[in-house]
Amino acid sequence: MAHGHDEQQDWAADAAQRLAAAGFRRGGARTAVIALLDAQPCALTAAEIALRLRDGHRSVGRASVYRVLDELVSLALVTRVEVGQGVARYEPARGGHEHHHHMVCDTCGDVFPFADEELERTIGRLAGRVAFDVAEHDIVLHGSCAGCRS
Amino acid sequence: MAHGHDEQQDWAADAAQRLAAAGFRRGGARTAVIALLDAQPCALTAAEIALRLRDGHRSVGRASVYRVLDELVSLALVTRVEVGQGVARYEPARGGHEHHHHMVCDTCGDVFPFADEELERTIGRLAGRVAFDVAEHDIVLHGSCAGCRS
DNA sequence: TTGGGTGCAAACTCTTTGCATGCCC
DNA sequence: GGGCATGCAAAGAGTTTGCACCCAA
Repeated sequence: MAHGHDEQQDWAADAAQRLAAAGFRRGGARTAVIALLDAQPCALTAAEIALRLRDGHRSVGRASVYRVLDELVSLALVTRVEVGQGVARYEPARGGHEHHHHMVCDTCGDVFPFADEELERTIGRLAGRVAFDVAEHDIVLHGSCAGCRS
Repeated sequence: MAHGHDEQQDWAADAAQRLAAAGFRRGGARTAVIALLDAQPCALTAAEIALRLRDGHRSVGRASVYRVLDELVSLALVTRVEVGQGVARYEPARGGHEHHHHMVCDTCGDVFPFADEELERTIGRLAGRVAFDVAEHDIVLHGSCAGCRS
């Protein structure tokens, strides 16, 4: 398991490469957004991305954040996640090894990732049963996190 | 199976009763929204609700639509569904028999309901495995509907 | 040098809130 | 008659677009 995870380890590099292949130039804002996303364990909102970049050393305008995210989503390098509350969240699409879903604490609003193989298999079987060409699936569990449950 | 479906068949009446029990008065806007929701096969957006009521015989202001929906959601009589695209959808919460999820056609934007017992069982088992108190779950399949797939 | 990339600000959409009027109880 | 319910309009929040300037190629 020490090798063979290039999709995970080199997501930022892979993204840069695919953007170049798609005819995009390099740019400071795009690079900064990709680097930030690459360092995150779970999905961020556009506002969080802009805020963290401002607190870091490369401030990026809101519009650029949204534009970069749109580009990345349309190249399937980033996944757009909707967990409710009317805000979109974004996270790197690292391929099969990292596929996961989200639990949302309705008390504190935090979002936690989880992965479950049985669930994936069930979804896979379901996809073959329905009169619909399933490309993606989003699963969101709502409830209380360990901290808020008490 | 011919009997015992009161939850489904009398959702509007049940909603009215529970609203009364919660101390709400009757009002034209609320009644109209409930009647419209009760007649729908799947989730509607607030704008769609306002539009259909305007085209019908009981026009209701946008604000009232949102307020009524909020009341119904907080009484768990209506479920708020997020399928992406940044718009909230609402549908009657009819209880176990009618529990379902949604498939979204990313081409035409239509939303279709589906239900799957195996999926529900898998989610139930999963809920017992995670360090999280799971109250609800939303599952959204993205892809192409039969009409757009061609 | 050139055309895409970026940032600011304004526009847009969806949703919520303030306030005066109206209707249920 | 009293007080919640309603509608209009304005305010908010999140996202997108227009446009001038900047930078990578």
